[in-house]
Amino acid sequence: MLDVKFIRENQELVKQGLLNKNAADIVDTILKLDEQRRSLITKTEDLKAKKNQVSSQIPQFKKEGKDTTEIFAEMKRVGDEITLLDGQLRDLENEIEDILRNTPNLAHSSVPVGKSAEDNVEVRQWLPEGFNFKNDFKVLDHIELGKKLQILDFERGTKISGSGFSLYTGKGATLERALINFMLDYHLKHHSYKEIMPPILVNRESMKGTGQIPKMEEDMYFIEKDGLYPIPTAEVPITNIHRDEILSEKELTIKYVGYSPCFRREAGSYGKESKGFLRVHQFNKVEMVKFSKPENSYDELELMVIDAEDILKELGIPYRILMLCTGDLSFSAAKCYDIETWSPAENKWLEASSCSNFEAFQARRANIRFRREETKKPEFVHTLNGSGLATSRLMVSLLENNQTPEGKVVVPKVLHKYTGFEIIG
RNA sequence: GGAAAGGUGGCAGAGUGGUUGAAUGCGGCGGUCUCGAAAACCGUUGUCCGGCUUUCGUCGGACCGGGGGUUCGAAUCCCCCCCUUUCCGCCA
Repeated sequence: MLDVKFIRENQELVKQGLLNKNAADIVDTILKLDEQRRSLITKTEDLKAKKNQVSSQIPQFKKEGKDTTEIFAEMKRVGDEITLLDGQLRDLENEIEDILRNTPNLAHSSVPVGKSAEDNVEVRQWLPEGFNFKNDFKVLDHIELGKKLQILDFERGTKISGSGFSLYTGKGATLERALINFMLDYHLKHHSYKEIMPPILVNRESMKGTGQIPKMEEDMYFIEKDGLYPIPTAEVPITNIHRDEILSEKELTIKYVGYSPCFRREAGSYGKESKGFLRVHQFNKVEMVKFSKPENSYDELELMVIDAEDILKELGIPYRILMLCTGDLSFSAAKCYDIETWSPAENKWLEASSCSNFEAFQARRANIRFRREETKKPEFVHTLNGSGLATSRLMVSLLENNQTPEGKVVVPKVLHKYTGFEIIG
């Protein structure tokens, strides 16, 4: 959520920023409503001040035996007017809030301006030693491999739950579990995160706090009976850990990492990229979340990307880093790097991680603050999160890149102690 | 699912219609004492919004789970909702 004061003081900047993000220009509307709001506040507060002043004298009057009927009648009128104006004020505030909640965050100045994914900028690429984009044998895609090795069973996944639900069997299930454990352990040991295991059903407030609601509501599952949402990412419960809290300055930067399954309806996205693991309703993800001071958040973002990259390097999976342009940034993000891993069968890059800085956008919604020691004043923190990483897309690249000409899959060395086997097939 | 209790400041916990933003204790911060620390003592200590002050501030308003009602006046009375805890039942 953007700050009204900020909009007031940076009108042109906000207008341009919204344009860059392909969003509606709400600046003039907000300014008009805000002006009305403030003038109403002045009015009601004058009346309330009067009411309070008179009220405080009444015990005295009573003691003196003074006749108060006229005062009471007058105060009754004042009270009624206050009720009326307060009602108007509330309507106005709701209107403003509604607009702001539906307005995206602005991009950071370092983000390239662009319309769509085509304008994203490749920042760097990493390829394992001896890697070649062309294989000298016919590579199988992850679905073929999964079937041949009997480690993935999409047909039965569909039977059990529907399309977009995957079933891991045998060494496939073990490999999946190994990946999750490896990633968690690695972030704990080498990147000093604190591990979190969050609830995977959350209430509406939590979904609002991180910005999934209202804009993404169609993409969420919802359990009507209990008013709970299966999380689309562990970002939601983990960021909401500190909702409505004031943190101390010295505990920042807080770094959490947690595994959770993720649920997405993916409404309307059937057809393209939807086969096998490429687009699923349920997948596993290890998520990193940071709460930082504003002045550190962009450094923390760079570090977070490196934390995710370390995992891929350890696994020996080729990847590249993209900086998303303004038009491709998500609703809440101010800056975002996507990490894409290589799929030789698809012959293209697949998004396996997304690391974003939300600045104070989520913090303002979720009311997450810290008290600066110097000023003693509460201030909004900056929140960041990134996948570290999502296993489904990662699994595609892992299987496909590590296949042998005979159609077996070599397990990366770092996973051996988790899998207990070194090859599948 | 059945029954009961309860939601007050960072925490604990008073307060049942009129200077109550709210006693008291703990914690936090500042100070005295000390070589230093502890103890003791003294002082201080919420958030949000608006106006003026482009500083330190200052004035006003709101906030005792949320919403509505009664009243000149509500933390306190009434109604609705939400949440938490405990006990019983069921169950991993």
